[in-house]
Amino acid sequence: MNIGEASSATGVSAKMIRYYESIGLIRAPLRTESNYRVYSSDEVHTLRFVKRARTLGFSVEETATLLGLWQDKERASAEVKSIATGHIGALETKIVELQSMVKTLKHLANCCGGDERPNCPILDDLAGETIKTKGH
Amino acid sequence: MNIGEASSATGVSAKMIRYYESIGLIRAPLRTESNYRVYSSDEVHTLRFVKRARTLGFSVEETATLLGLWQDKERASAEVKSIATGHIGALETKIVELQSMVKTLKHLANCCGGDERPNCPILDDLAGETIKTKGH
DNA sequence: TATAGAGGTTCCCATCATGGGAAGGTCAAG
DNA sequence: CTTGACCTTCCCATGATGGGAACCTCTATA
Repeated sequence: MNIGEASSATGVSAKMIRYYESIGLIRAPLRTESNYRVYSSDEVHTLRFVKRARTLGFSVEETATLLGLWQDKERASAEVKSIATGHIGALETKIVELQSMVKTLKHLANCCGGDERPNCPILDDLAGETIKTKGH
Repeated sequence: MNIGEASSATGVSAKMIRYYESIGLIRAPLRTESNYRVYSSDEVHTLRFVKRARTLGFSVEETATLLGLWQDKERASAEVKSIATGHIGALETKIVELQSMVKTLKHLANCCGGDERPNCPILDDLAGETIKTKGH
């Protein structure tokens, strides 16, 4: 299986496969006589593992750790679980931040006429002027 | 007001103030004879505008547009509102994605013993094996 | 069999927003 | 006058990805 086939089999672009190899996330595969990379089904499996971890939002570094644990038959599942829960915490923090941004923006957009007149509470807020909330 | 004072007055690092100037987001301020940047209160106000927009998750490019609209007394608030609502949409999409990641991870972490034994559903899932959900 | 085009290889550059740090100039307090 | 804090410019790094050039290789078809 050459790099193009491995790419479509895993959803990881050829560019990224080479990149992952260059940073040592995955091992360098064998080559044909004409220097083409050849991927075994094991290596494709590894690529799928990487793809899934990245999709779940793990950084490449975290992915490398998980990959190491995956390949270590003696590892304790506690270690994996702690990486996962740490990651859940980071994601949840991010979600809260985004939600707070959305909340503020919705409030502003709500107060903004969105018409032809120049008066605009959104810009006023960005400029630091306190917004007059209409009594609820 | 020199760059350090402008920085602590706005929460934008001196590094970033220079960067914003270099990419044309803000105008180059006057200089002292000894080549120090000097910021007027107007310029500090602009920096605060930028800071607030960035905090709300607008990209530098979007911020530039908003800044232009802010300085254009003739603009229609509709234009600003459309940028804001577009941005809200993007943030909400991101939130949904993150929530879906969290949901999956929580499910996995929940099924993972987190003990000394090597059996680990999180790694199994990453490796592409279907997880056996305990009947509820 | 010659050729076209699809796909491989390496290498360099760009992105986005930010920080680090070097080398050197300036200012204020002791 | 020295010290230390601050300013200046310039270059480099980050993380994950894509773009593209220059060149090589394979395969199908005219």
